[in-house]
Parts: sequence; structure tokens; C-alpha cells
Amino acid sequence: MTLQLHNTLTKKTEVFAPKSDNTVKLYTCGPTVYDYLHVGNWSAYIYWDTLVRTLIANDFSVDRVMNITDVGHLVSDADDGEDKLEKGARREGKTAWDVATFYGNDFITGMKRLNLIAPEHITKATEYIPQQLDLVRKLKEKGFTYQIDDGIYFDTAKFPTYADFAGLDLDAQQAGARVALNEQKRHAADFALWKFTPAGEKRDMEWETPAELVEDGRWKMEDGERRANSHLPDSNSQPMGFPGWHLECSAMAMSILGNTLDIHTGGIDHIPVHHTNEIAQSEAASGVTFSNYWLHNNHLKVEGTKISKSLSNGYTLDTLEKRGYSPLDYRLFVLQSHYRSESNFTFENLTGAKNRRHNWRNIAALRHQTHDTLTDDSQKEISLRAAPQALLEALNDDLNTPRALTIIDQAFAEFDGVSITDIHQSGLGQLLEQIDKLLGLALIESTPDITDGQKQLVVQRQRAREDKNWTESDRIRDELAKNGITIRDTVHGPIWEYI
RNA sequence: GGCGCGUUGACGGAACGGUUACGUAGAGGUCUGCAAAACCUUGUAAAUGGGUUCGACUCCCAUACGUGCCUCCA
Repeated sequence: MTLQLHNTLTKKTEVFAPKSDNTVKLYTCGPTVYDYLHVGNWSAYIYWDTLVRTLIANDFSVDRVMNITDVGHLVSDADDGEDKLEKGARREGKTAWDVATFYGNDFITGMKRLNLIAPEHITKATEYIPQQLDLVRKLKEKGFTYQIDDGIYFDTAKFPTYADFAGLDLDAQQAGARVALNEQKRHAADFALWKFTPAGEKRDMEWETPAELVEDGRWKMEDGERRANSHLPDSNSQPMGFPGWHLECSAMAMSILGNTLDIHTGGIDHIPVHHTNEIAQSEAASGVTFSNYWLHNNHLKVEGTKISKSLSNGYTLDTLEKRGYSPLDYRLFVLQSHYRSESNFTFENLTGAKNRRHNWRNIAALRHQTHDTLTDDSQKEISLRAAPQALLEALNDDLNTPRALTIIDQAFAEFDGVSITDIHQSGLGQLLEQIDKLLGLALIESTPDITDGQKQLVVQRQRAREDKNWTESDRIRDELAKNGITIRDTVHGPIWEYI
């Protein structure tokens, strides 16, 4: 089965093929780094990591850009539209630059903890200001922009297919809007490409607005005074400004990957605004399709409700670890749900995933305790041998991770009650490699062999048991337990496991 | 107010117009030096009400509940 993906653009599940050659140009909307990422944020990156791994397993090479939004993303419910980074800086008594660096680094570290493959390009919005200004320039030249007091806006009416991607009914939305619109905007859906720093303010992050982008006379008043209610600064200075949030993704994606991407991924919440705007500004500038496939992950709820600051339910990786869960336990938890389904996080559910991973690790440890059997061409272990391919097929079916986990359970179930000498070492090893390759669970890395000394103890304990020297055998068992090893006594002999 | 999505057993969660999903947890039993594991058995899931069909968890309609978006929010 070839790879099929559900494409938001066509609303269908389609066979995937990159536009040209074998390289997949992939763009993933990254985080805004004004705070720690919570479990909901991470779930998206786990799903897109699975996409990358599936592409690689299908012999594609992947050229991937992920942005880090470190400027321009405005907070909600604020008519003055404060920048999240600037707000975070005030909260912590730092500059916006410090805040962005701190949480940006935490994001990179978190990716490693979750065993996520690093994108080829991780780009910060602040490092692509010239490219973003170029895009504004191009849009202005083509007549897609207009300027009002607080910035340069994209005129959605000039882009007739604006509402198509999300299936929006713009008139109905405008009629039912809850918040007063910016009176100067021509349409409610118009969005800022470039915002001017409000008059009298000094932002941590701001750049000079190139003169040719600013409509003449808008900020230079004849009498030298700035216009009433204007955000523009005094007459003699060039207006300072910063990019609108949507602009960065288009600018970075196109300047690195070219005008047309193969796949663009992001959260389901981005469909009506952010991705709609990306498409509009990108295609207006380039004249070609921005991305051939769009993939969207559904949201994770926590204890049945939306993750929100006020509920303090946005658990971080650190919170999970303090409660005794590895990031990989969380990774397995996320994979239990399909990326397009809404899922629910509870610690009870996370415990289920943790126990499942623990059981899997002990299956993985069997490879240290068995050997290739000479007569391995028996009828046994049929699904063990078929499992690596079945696993890939499950993921090729629109990243069906829940089915992939079932396949693993069924393959592992063949070891139940089987003599350890009947387990085919290389067959098990190949399956483990495939699991780690596709699902990033690090089963091999997290299951080291025990030491020679510990192996000796296992043998000694077995001898003591055969001599019915229970005191000695229990003593050895306790000693092993101190090192995190336990023994299962089976009819076929002892098997060690991690506690 | 407008537009959309969802509702599967204790919990999580798939597939499928007719066959045990699977996992985690629970109960009973077998086995066992003890323990653990393993093995066997077990609970009679599809929000509610209609409809289509030989047959629906699966298709259609309605209701209830939950939830998302409509702002430069995400």
C-alpha cells in the first residue's frame, strides 16, 4: 500500500506523491515561544514526527522547515493586541529576546526528550525579517495591500478564493462577530502583514519599516505633528514596526523551500485564519499553489476540557516527569489516538500507556536472552515476521497509529507462554528496529542488557532453587531487585525483567 | 447569533452493513517453595428517538449533551 494522507485542501484521503523528484518539501507550523509547551502542543509535534518517519520509511527524503515564532503573535481578548512575547517579557522582567531564547531552547530540549527528529531547518521569525519585508513589498506591488493607521494590511477582497480553504462564510461571520472590528479595516477578514509600533512606544523587538512600503504622507504630517489617534511616530523618523504573525510562515517556507510546498502541517485551529491567510498572501505573491497537501491535527483535551491557562491544566513535560512518567510514556499515549481525532488526556490514561510501554520494554529485553533458532522456518511467528511490513502499512493509511499499536501487541502476544528458546532473536530484533524507526519509542535504546555479574546471579539463583535453598535464592532475588531487575520463573526457566 | 466537529464497554481507542478489535484496569480459577509472570474464564459496548435494510455501532433524519472556530486570539 502506498502512502495515503488526508488532505484538508481537497477534504479527501489521497495517495501522496511529491511534486518533483523524491524529496518532500515539508513545512510544520512551530510554537510561539513565550512559555513552556504543554501536552497539547507536544501532541502535534509527535504526530508530525510520525509523518516524517513514515515518509522516510517510504524512501522519500525529507526537507523540512519548522518555524519558531518569536515575534508578532498577539494575545487574545485584547483590543490593543499585545504581542505575546512582549507580554511574557513583562511578566518575567526580561526582554522579549530573552524570553524567546529561553523558551525556544526549552522547545529544542523537549524535542530531544520526546525523541523527535530535528527538522532540517528550524527558523526564527526574527531572523527572516528581510524576507518578510520582501513579501510585503511584492504584495504591495501587486496591489494586494492597503495601509491604515496601525499597519499594512492584506486586502482579502482582492483574493477571490480567500474563503475556499476553510469553507468560510465571511458575511455570516462578520454579522456574528463578538468583538468590535477595527473600523479602518476594509473587511473583517483582512489581516496585518506589518504592524507599526504604536506612537510613543518602544518595543523590545522592532525594525525599521522600509520607506517604500509606507504610503507617502501617512506618517509625515505637514505641520510636523502626528495625526490624531495615529500609531505612527513623529514626522522625521521612519516608522518602526514588526511582522504580522501570518507573514513569517509564508516568508520562511517560500524562501527556503520554494513557492510550492508538498506538505504543510499544523493544528486544526489554524485552518480558518492562519492557514487561510498563509495561502492568500503566498499565492497572491507567487501566483502558484502554496502547498499541495495540508495536514491538520486535532486537539488534545485534558480531563475532558480545553487546555487553558486559567485551569492550570496545560501540563508540561516536567510535570509529567515529576509524577513519574517518561516523555516516551507520553509519546506512546499520544500514538494511541489518531491524529485527526480529538483525544483526552488523563493521568489514568497516561498510566495505561506507561504500563503498555513497560510491558513492551520487557518483551524487547527478551532479545538478550534468546538466540536464533536453527529451525526457524517453522510455522511459528508468522505475524512476528509480517509485523514490520504491517506496521508500515498501518501508517501508510493516513498515519493510523492506533492500528500500528494493535499490530505490535498482536505480534508480541505470540511470545506469551512460549519457551524463550523458541523466540527468534533476529525476528524480534527486526520488529523492534522497525517500531523504533517508525514510532520513535526507543525500545532498543531503553532496554540495555544486564551485566555479566547480574547474569551470574540469575544462574546462581536458579542453582539455589534447584537445591531448594530458598534463603539463598530469595537473597539473590532481593539483590537483583536493588538494581531494578526482577525474575520471572517460568516452566522453561528464569527470565529477567525490568521492574 | 453564524459555521463546524464529536458522542463505542471501568478508562483509552480502532475497524467494519452481518465474524472475539486491541490496550490498561477489575473479578474468578489453574499453576507455583514464596512472589511475579503466564495460562483459562469473565463482564453481555455503542447518547436518545425514529427511518432505510433480510440485517446497523457502521447509512439517513431529529433530539440531547459535549466541544471547536467566527478578533492580528489559538
